[in-house]
Amino acid sequence: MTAQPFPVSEIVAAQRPHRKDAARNYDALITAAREAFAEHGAEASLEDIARRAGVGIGTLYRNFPTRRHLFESVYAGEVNDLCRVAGQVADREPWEALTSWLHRFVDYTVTKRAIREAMDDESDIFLACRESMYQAGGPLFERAQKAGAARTDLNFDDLLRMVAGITATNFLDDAQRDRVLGVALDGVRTPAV
Amino acid sequence: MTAQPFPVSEIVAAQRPHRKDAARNYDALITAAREAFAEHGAEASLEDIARRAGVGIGTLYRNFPTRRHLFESVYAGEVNDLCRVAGQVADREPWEALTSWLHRFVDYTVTKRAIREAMDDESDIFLACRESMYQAGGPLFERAQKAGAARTDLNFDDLLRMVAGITATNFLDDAQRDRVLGVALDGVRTPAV
DNA sequence: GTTGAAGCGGAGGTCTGCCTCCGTTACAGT
DNA sequence: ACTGTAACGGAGGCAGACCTCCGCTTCAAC
Repeated sequence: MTAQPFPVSEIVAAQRPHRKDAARNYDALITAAREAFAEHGAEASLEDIARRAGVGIGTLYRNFPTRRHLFESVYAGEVNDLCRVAGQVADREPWEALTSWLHRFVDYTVTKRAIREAMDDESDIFLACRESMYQAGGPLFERAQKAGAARTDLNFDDLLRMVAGITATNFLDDAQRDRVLGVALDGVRTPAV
Repeated sequence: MTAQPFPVSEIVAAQRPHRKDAARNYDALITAAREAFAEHGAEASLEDIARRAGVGIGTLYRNFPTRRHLFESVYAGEVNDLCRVAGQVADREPWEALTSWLHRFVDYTVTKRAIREAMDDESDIFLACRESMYQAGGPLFERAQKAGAARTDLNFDDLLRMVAGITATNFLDDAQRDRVLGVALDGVRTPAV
């Protein structure tokens, strides 16, 4: 267990309750919510989530006073994971490191359908998520730019939103999503002179 | 008024009722629904749409027995408009024609938030919409490919979904959306040899 | 102008989700 | 083992959306 330098990681750790049964329920709720959000988007029924988790609706509300709290916790968990992945690819070639991280982003993120909304949210947690993503992915992008592999007339926010858009889109299959992401990323590449 | 060769155009024309008051209400409902879908996505409240249109909920249901019927009609109207635009750009340079049509797509479409779902729907009307989009935009793409301006290792469906993804994404402003779309389309361009 | 049919609208029944409240249960510190 | 407290869970009240039904209105054909 290494140190977690990202703002979001503290938030993630601080939420989980101490008592044994409470912690178990908390985990079950996060898991169930991840599934439900993946299937139905951020509007998934909270009572359904509680049912899936095998806990009462009251327990859900005690842990997460609002729908937003719950969604934030799920999303923050995913962002936290992705930030750690960014460290793991740092030793590769600049362009390879960047694109493999972005591919991971679209494949891993299960809250796909709700990402667009999260991009514009100004609450503390979403700000921390974005801040963490910048800290984790920004250096990969800058390194690719400095290496002459990525064009310099767009910024990291542009790139992240482009990838988020592709992430949130339905494709016929994973092969098509990969193909399309590859094409879009080719546009980010510095054109051959 | 020229002939409309697209499958969707017949559908659009056939829906509108004959009687004067009925036609007026129909138009008001389509307009109100366009607004509501733009604001709240495809799950917008039907009672709210009827209120905006200034008609009773019963009138809404008589014209559109289900939410799907209403959404299909709004969407088909937009597709119909876009298909006509495709004819208007056909005299430009191949690459210019294609990209200006696609920019028009992201700017004009007001049902942005619901497009992703429409891409995968198998109902008659959505099939007709997609068929029409292929008839209208496919030739622009093929012409760009034949002219050596667009790469040949992706198909028109790939392209449309990529653009739809960017369309449905929230950006900070229109300039960012345009910038990102431009970058993604650069990826579609044949790389300089 | 008459008249029949097409169209109108909204009251109201139903369903589903949200959220609170409180009697019961299970944990953990002593 | 005991016990205070934190956590549990689901009944139930509330809100809002869906959709039907039917008495009233408006159109347009004659």
